[in-house]
Amino acid sequence: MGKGRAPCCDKSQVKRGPWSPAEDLRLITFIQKNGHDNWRALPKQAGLMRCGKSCRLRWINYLRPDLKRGNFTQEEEDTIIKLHEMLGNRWSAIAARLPGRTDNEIKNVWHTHLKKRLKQSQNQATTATASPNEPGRQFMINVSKYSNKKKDDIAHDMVKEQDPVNHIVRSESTSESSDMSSSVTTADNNSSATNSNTCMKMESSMSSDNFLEIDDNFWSEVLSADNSGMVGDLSSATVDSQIQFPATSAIEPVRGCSSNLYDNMDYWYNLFTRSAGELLELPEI
DNA sequence: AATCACAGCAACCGCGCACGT
DNA sequence: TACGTGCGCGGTTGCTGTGAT
Repeated sequence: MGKGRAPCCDKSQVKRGPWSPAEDLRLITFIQKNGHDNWRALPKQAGLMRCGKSCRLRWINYLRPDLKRGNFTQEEEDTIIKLHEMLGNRWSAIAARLPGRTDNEIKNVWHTHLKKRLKQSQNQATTATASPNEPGRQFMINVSKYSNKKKDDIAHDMVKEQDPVNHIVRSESTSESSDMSSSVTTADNNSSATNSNTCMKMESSMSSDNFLEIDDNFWSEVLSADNSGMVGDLSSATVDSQIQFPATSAIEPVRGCSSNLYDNMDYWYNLFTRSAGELLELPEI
């Protein structure tokens, strides 16, 4: 190459900073009509003075109709903490297991709330459980040396095998349209892709007469929307694709392990050796 | 009332990967 | 196989709102 990476766009020609409602509207309308096959070309086609990256980010993190928005529930926060123990800062992998939440959102919540909360609870735990020889406390499976994909596999297997029944990507369409018919897929490390594909399929299958109606009330409705973040036709159009996960109590690989885990140490051992090919640190029982 | 400090969050940046040619 | 291109990811920045002084 030699010339280095070409910039994603001509920065002097693009608008930056916060998005205006008009820009949002333009992006939503364009994507609902045409999908987003090519982010780089999209701004020009949509008549937006933004770079493709910015459009993609805005859509994924804010405008996508299947976003939950609103505060995280206690269960969601617990899930994030547990998945973070397994996956580390792999926000997209964590987000793939939290339907309606984005990696950016999770990352922010982690840095602003959960890290502190975890620190507090860990401090409490260390003062409360002073015995260094307590069985099981040192149990630690180190997956850091595996590739990201492999770590995803491991984490996924941990979830799936604990509750193979619920661990599915389910798309229960409430629409009459056969184009938006349900699909059931076992969730794998592509669950986010599966989910977005489902979403895209819905979008691309929407005929012009079931486009979201955006009128003068739209933005005031958006602003006043409840925690679901969904407004009128928007929710009924695309929100039905969800990933179901087992109770978070089933995912306790490291600290604060559930009795479930230690009761099934052989199970975990087998699972990890099968999933990862090796177990780096044997559980201390 | 004004100022400062901090938290929260949206948006940006640069890198690595996947894929097409 | 090498290279170019686009996308997605994780880290970081900077703006805004809010509480403390």
